[in-house]
Amino acid sequence: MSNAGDVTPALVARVVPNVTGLDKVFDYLVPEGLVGRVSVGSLVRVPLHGRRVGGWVVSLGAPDPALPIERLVPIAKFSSVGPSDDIVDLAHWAATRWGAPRIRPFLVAANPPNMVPGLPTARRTVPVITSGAGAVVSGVRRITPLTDPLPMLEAIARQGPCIVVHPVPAATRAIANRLRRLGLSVAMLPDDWAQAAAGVDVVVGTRTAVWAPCPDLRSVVVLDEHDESLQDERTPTWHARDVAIERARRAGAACVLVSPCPTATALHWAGDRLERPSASEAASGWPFVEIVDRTDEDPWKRSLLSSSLIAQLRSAGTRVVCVLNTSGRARLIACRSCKALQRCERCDAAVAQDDRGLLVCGRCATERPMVCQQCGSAAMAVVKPGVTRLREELEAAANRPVVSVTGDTGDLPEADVYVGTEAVLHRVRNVDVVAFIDFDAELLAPRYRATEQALALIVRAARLVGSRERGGRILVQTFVPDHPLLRAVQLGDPGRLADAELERRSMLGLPPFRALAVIEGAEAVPFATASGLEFAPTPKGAMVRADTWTQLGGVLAATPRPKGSRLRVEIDPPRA
DNA sequence: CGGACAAGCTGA
DNA sequence: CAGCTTGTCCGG
Repeated sequence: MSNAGDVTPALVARVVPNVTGLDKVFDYLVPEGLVGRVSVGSLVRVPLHGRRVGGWVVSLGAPDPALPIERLVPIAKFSSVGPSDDIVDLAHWAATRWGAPRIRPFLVAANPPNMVPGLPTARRTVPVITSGAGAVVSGVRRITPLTDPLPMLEAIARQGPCIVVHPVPAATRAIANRLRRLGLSVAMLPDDWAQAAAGVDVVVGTRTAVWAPCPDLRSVVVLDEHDESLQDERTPTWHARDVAIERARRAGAACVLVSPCPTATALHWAGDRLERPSASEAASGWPFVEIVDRTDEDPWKRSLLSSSLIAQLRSAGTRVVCVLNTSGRARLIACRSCKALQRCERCDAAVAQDDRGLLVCGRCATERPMVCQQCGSAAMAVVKPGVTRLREELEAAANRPVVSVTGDTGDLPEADVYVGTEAVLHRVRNVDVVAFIDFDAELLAPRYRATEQALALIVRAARLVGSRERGGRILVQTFVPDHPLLRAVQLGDPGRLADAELERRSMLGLPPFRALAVIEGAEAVPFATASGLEFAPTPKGAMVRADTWTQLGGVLAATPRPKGSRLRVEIDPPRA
C-alpha cells in the first residue's frame, strides 16, 4: 500500500493481441516492475477472457477516461523485444493504405521469429554517416537482366546501415554471403532479427525484411522491383516496394528500386530520378531475341511448332526450354465430325482435357469421358493444346526426349529439352534457348499489367540463357510481331516502353495514377455501393476506384462491413 | 480465436 | 425437459 504522497500515475498499455480473428485493441495496466522495460512494440503476455495471449504494445499513456481503471488488469509478462515504435507507426499507415481493419498482419511481418529477451551488441564496420555528403540518392536504377547488383549494394552499404530486399529467398542468402565476404556485417532475416535490431551494416531478406529493425537506417534497396512476389498474395495485399518507399521517406533515408524492367509504379514515383544502363552495358546485358511471326501460318493447320523452333530443337547439344502457360492436354476441344466446341454438361463452360484424357470443367470440376455431346463421336480435335500434348509434339519434332514441367512436378529427370508452364523458368538451369510458344497469351492477357508481366517473363528467360555473346537466345512466337514490347527487348531497351505505358495508365485511370481494389464475396456489391466509391460489378464481386490509395483505403476501412459477411478486399490486386 | 450463454431441435 | 447443436456476443 502506497502513501498519498508517492502515488505514481497509472501507466496504461494498449495491446493488440496476436490472435487471428480478434480485431480489437485492449488496455492493460503496466505493473511497476515493467515500467521502463515495456515500450511501444514490446511483445507481452496478457490475460484475456480467461486465458493468456501474446500481443504487442502499440501505445503507452494515461488511462482512457471512458474505461474505469478498476476494470483494467495488469500485463502478465514481458516476452520479447519487438518492432520499434516507428515500425508500429508504419504498420498503421499500411493498414490504411491496404484497407486492413487492423495492424496485426503488419506486426506479424515485423515480428522476431522467436523471443528476444534482450539485444546482443551492435556489429558495425561502417560508420553511420550523419551529414548529407556522399549520401545515397533515392530513385529507380534500371539495370540489365544480367547486371550483377553487388557492386551497387556494396557502395550503398558503405554509406550507412541499409535494408536490402530481394523477392527470392535463395538470392537473399547469396547476397548476404557475398556482402559478408566483402567485410560487411550482415543480418539475414528472419533468423538474425535480434542482430538486425542491435545494429549491423546490412539487413537482407525477402519482402518481410522491409519491416525489419534497422537502427540509423540510411537506405532501403528493393531488388527486382518488378517481381510479383514482393506483394503478399493474401489480404492485406501489401507490396514491399510501397512499404520501402514510405519507410525510407519517414526515416529520412534513401529508397532505391532496382530492376531490369521497373514497374510503372516505380517509374512514376521516381520521375527523373532514373538511372539507365549505358549503351555498352545494355548490349552485353541481353540475349538475342528472335521474333517468330505466326501471321504467315496456314490458319487451317496452325501448329505451335514454327520452323525456327524446330531448328533449335534439332540442334544437338542445344538445351531448350519451351514455355506454354496452358497445363493439361488441351484447354479447348472440338468434335472432329460435328465441329461442336465441347462444353460442360452442367454449367456450359468450355471444358479442358486433363493429363488422363478426361474432359474436365474448369468452373465446376465436372468430369466426363471424351465423347461429343452433340453427335456421340469420340474423335476430337485440339483447338488450344496444353503442355502435356505439346510435349508429345515436341518430342516427335526434336527426335530427343522432352520432359514436361508444371508447378507441382517433383524432381526433374535430366533432359536437353523441357516444356512447361512459366514455372519451368524457375526449375531449370544452364539453358541456351527459351522459346515462348504462345507469347500473345501473356502479352495480350486481359489484365492491366499484362505488358509489365510479359516483360518480366522475358527478363526471367534472359537470365536463364545469358548474353548473346554466350549464345543466349529467346525465341518468341507471336501474331503481333510489331508490338512495342518485342521491339524494345530486341534492342535491349525496355525504357522505350515506359512513356507509352504511363500515358496509357493515365488515360485509363489505372494505377499509379488512380487507386484500384477488387471486393469479392456475396456482400461485395452492397458494400461497394455503401462505400460511395466509383465501382463496377465483376463476376466475383465489384471493382472500386478512387483518386488516391489513401482515399481508397480510408473509405474502405470506414465503410461498415455487413456483420458475418465474408468480404475479401484486395487493394491493388495482382491479377486485375 | 475460444468460452459463455441463449435459442432451437429431437426423442421420450 | 434433458441433452445436444448452432449461433451470437465479447474480451481490458
